[in-house]
Amino acid sequence: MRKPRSSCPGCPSREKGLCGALADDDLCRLGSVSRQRRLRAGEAIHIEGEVPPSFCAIVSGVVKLMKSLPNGRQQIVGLYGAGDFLGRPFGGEARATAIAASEVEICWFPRATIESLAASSGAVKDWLLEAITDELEKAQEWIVLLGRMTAEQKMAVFLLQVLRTAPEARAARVLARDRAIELPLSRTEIADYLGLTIETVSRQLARLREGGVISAGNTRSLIVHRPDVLAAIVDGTQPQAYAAPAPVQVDA
Amino acid sequence: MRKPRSSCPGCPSREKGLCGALADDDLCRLGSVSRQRRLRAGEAIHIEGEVPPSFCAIVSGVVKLMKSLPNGRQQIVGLYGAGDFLGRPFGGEARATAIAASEVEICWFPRATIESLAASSGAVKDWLLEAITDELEKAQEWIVLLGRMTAEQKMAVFLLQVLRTAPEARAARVLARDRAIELPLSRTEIADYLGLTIETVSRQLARLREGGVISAGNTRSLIVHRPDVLAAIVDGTQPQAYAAPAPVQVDA
DNA sequence: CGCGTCATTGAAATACTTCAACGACCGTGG
DNA sequence: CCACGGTCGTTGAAGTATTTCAATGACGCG
Repeated sequence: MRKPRSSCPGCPSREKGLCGALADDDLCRLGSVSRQRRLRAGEAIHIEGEVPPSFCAIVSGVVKLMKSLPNGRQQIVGLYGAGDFLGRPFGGEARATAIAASEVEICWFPRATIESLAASSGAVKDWLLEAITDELEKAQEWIVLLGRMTAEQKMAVFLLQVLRTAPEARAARVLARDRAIELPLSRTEIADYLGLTIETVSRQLARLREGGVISAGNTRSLIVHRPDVLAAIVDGTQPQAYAAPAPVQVDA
Repeated sequence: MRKPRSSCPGCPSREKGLCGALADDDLCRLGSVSRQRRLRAGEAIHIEGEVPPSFCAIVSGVVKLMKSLPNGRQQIVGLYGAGDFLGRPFGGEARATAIAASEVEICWFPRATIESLAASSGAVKDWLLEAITDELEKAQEWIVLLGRMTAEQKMAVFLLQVLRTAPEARAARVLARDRAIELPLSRTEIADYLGLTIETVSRQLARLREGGVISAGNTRSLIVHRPDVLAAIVDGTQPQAYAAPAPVQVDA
C-alpha cells in the first residue's frame, strides 16, 4: 500500500521539488490522488480570475505565467520548468494565467490535499516558503531588468538565462564558447517576457548575429559563440560595437 | 513578566502584522528582545550583499527596497509601510538594499529569535507565507507596469496607489474627487520606482496639471481632482487629451 | 500548391532620454 | 537679515532607442 521513497522515478519534483520534502506516508497520500497530464503548447493550466481547482508540479516542459492589459498587450510575469510548482496555498482566484509554452507534463493534485498536507507538516510549509521566496527574488530581478535595461541588455540577460538552464549547463561552464541552445519561447513570447516588441527582439538578435556573438540555427535554436560578450553587455561594459568575431568558427 | 495582549498599543504590527499572529507567550518572548529604532530619511536598514543581523517591523514611515546596476542606475523593487515586515527567513545575504524613504520607526529583532519562533509555530509560518505571497503578487503587477505601460500610465498607477494607501483612504472612496495627498517619495525616487527618468516624471505631472486632473501643492503634496481620469488612463481609455477640467475648482 | 503563422527587415513616427539651463526652496554662515 | 551654496524640481531643445506600420520571406500543413 505504501509508496516507497523510490516512487515516481526520475520525476524532478522528487529531488529538488516539493515531493522531496515529504515524509513517506504523506508522499503516499499525495501519490494516491495525483494525476499525470500532458498538455500541448498553448493549453491553459489555470486562468486569471478563476479559482484553480488544483496545484501541480511540472514534470517536463516550460510553463509561462502571463498577465494581460485591457488593451490586449501581454506580459509574461514568470517562467516555470521541470521541478517547479504551480499554485499558491493562500489566495483564492489566480492573479495570472498559466499556459504551456511547450509540450508540458504536469502532475496534478486537488487543492484540498496540498492544503491539508501543508497544515500538518512544517516541512511542507518550509518548502513552500523557500520556493516563494526564490520566486520573489527572481521577480525583483526582473523588475530591475524591465525598469532599467536596454533592449540589448534584456536580450543578453535572456540568452544567458537560457544558457544557464540548458540541460547540460552544469557540466559545461555557462561561459563556455560556442554552445548550442534551444530557445524555450517563440519571438512573441520573448517579447512579452522582456517587455519589448517582437520586431525589437528580432533586430537585437540580428545585431548579435552580425557581431559574431551568436549564430543562427533555425528559429528555435542558435549557437552562442561569446557568452562573455553577453555578460559584458549586461553590465554595461561593451558599449556598442562588439569585440572581434569569435575566433573559433563553426562550419559554414 | 508576561506581556499582555494589549502590549505595544497602536503598533500596526499588532493588528494586521506579524505580531497579531503570535501566541501570548511568543509575543512576550519577542517583546523582550525587540528594540525600537528611529531612522532619518536616507538611512539604510540593510545593504545588498550583507547578511542582515535582524528582522524588523515597520511601525511608521516608508522604506524603499532598491537594487543598483553596475552603471549606477537604480531601481526600487519594493515599497514598505507601517505594519510591513522586512527580512526573509531563508536566504543569507540580502539581495537588495533597504533604505528609509522618510522618517521611519522600526521594531527590531535578532534574526535567531524570529527563526526559532517560525520553527515552533505554524501560525508564524502561515503569516510569513501569506505576506510573501502578497509581495510576490505585487511584484508581478509591477512587472506588468514596467514592461507594458507608458510613462503616463505608470504615473497614473502611482498616484492611484498613493491615493489608495493614504491615511483616510478607507473613509473616502478612492475615486472621490479633489482629495489632497502626500507623496511618500521624491521625484528621483518616483523615477526609480516607475523605471523612468526624473524629467519624465516631472513632465507627466505637468501634463496632468495642465489637463486639470491634479493640481500642485508643494512638491511633496498635490490634489487629485479626477481619480476617474487616472483610472481611465491606466486602462487605456482616455487616449491623449483629458476630459474637461474638474468642475469643482479649488480656490485660486 | 497555396494558405496561415511566424520571423525578418525597412522606413517613419514617437516616446522617452539626455543634456543643459534655470528657478524654487532650505539651511548655513556671514 | 540677507547672501550664498546646495539640493531638488521644472522646462526646453536635441538626440536616440524603441515602437509602429508595412512589406517581404521562411516554414509547416492541409
